Amino acid sequence: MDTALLSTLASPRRREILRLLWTRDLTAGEVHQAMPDVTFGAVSLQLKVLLEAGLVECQADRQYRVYRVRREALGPVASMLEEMWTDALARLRLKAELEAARRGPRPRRRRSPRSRRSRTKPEDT
Amino acid sequence: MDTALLSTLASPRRREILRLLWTRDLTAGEVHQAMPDVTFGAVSLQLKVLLEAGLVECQADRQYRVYRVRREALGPVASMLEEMWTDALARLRLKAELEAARRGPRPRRRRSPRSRRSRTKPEDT
DNA sequence: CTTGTATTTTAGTTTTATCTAAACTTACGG
DNA sequence: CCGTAAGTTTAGATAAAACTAAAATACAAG
Repeated sequence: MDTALLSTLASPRRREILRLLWTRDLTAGEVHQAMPDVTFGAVSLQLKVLLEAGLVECQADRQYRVYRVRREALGPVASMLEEMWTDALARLRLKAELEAARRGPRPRRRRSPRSRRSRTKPEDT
Repeated sequence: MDTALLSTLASPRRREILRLLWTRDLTAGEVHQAMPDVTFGAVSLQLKVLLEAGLVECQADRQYRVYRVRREALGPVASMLEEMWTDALARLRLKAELEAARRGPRPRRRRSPRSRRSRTKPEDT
């Protein structure tokens, strides 16, 4: 639980990378493909920072390098990040819902009184 | 558990302030007195950042403003900070001990076999 | 050996954070 | 009202971080 942990996690870019690596291991190139707004070089530099902070590890496979999150290095912050991410998702969903409600006020039980619970929305991820 | 939390905690200066406020509430001036290497203005700015991140709160009392840590806003990070601080203290103590041992290799039971435990060091904090 | 793909590294630029000095605000004490 | 003490705010300087473009490295395939 080093003092460098917090400053490493301070960068949104690095958190984005961490989030990408959260569920599956990825090569540097795959990480980059998921963030097209920056250079490959920039991604590589951030991966290096994460590596030096011990938050990820890297294993060479032929010409590729596969990066993996080291959750044990994150300690209590791991669950915090997960919460942050799911909360952000939830907020996005809520916002979209409100938007939709505002655009089209959703015809209320016209047509016919049959079929009560057909109005529940399917959850999108 | 906001997204600004981590970047707010990334600054050593802000962590220093947080540490000062950890055990007792202090006025802005008292915080500043404890860190004479920076301007009062600088301290005030950092207090503002902490305030806006919700990590401290401030209550006006006459011409003073008393700042207080909001631990509940820190979530799991609170204990992490405490660990960081106590660990750092422990490392300091250990280092001082080793230094002392290196400087004076501590005469081994010469003179006379009387009075065994007079060589123990007082712990400094 | 040459070419191509995947990645890192370097040098330089832009962006952001932190700090200082000085101006400003507010409350208290004559 | 004036002076002073506590604090904030602003404008500008300096330092640190992030990014880009280009060069360098590594490895695979022909």
